[in-house]
Amino acid sequence: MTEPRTADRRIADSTVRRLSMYLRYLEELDARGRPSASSEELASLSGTTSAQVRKDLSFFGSFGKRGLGYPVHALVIRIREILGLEREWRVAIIGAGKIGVALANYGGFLQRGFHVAGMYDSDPGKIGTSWGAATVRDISHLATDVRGEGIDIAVLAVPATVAQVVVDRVVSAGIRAILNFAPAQLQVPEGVTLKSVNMAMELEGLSFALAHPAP
Amino acid sequence: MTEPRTADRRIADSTVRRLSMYLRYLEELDARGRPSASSEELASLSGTTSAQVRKDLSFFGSFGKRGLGYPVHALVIRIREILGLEREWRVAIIGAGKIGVALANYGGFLQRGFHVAGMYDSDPGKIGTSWGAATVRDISHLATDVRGEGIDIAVLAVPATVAQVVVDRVVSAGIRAILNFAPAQLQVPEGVTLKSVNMAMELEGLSFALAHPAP
DNA sequence: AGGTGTGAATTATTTCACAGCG
DNA sequence: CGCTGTGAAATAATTCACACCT
Repeated sequence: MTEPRTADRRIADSTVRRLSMYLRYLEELDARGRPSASSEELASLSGTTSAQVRKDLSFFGSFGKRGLGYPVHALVIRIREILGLEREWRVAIIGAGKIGVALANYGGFLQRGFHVAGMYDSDPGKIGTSWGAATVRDISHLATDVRGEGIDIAVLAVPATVAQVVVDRVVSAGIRAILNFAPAQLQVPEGVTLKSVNMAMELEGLSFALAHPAP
Repeated sequence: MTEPRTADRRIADSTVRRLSMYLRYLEELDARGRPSASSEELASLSGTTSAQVRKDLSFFGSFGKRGLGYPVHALVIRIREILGLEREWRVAIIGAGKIGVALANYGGFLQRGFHVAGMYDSDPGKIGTSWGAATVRDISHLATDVRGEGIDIAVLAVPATVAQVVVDRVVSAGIRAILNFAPAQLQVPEGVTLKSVNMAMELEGLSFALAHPAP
């Protein structure tokens, strides 16, 4: 799994997640015409502390003006650059079962900047069906499509039992970023980034909290 | 937000997430009739280290046998108890838009142990429609239903713009555990646990990794 | 004054390493 | 032996606090 770096510093995952958050609120402020915002304001919007905001941003440069705060519009542009959002990423949904279909149908799941370039499955009964703007292709075409059309990200929506086999296939097709929806702990080689969305885990976390209320 | 404790120690969120993971693999081993498993084996299945497995479990007791490992079946039962999974939790889906409907239609999103007790919306055009096993009710009935039927968990599937208002309403209806799908940072009072599933954030994390490949 | 940028201090989490039990 | 349980050490992440700029 890749360790992203900027210059020579390793950036923590938690920092990247917060940048995402800051970006969301900065865009909102920008749309309202706000010229600048302090770390304090960004912190309260995104539920963290001002020191955290300043530290997160400082990993990438000095964007603020002392006594004034951060220039909203310029910071939006800068964070989009940092996150690699100036370009559009092409996403393939792997698995045309219920989750895959839900993701393809509901365009808003995949927000702006991420375009569903195709859907893949191995079930002959599903190949050829269309969902949203995508038609399901045989997964054997994946490697060719990655090279031909250029696919950047795979969204894995397959059963947990086959998830590792499928992820191996996705990786050998040349994809280096994967969003996994299967409730399984997948192994990927160095150089491939994997993120998992695991609803079972989140629900069980809530269950734990309900079962162990604070004193 | 509640700080879950067991005896007198505060349990880290990361520990609870790993317990979830261990449980998944232990259930699999149990189904295959495996009598015991070492921390080493559990670690390699769930992508962590043996010391981490032993430490995580040690917060809750001594379940292993030295020289032998952990008794699989007994540990499954014990972790289910720890996570509060011996009982069924009643879940309300708030918001009958695309995400809410997808969650309700696809029962498997909400795994066993979590039962969809109802769906709520404020749009008169949606009230009365049925999805999966649930019929959409007016959100003004929520507080009554929480007290009457007992609802434990709210799954928030509303637009980010109204998410804070809705979460305030959910909290004042008496719900103390919330799974949020809106890409917003919500505030909840002490004693209420909130977890968020934020796909935009995950995708942007992948974008960052692709934009900053390891050297 | 007002607010950033950042080393230093603190707190949280993970890993080490080993005593001790079955 | 083999493998757990756990203090102690190492690492990582967050918060403090203040010099410094505008």
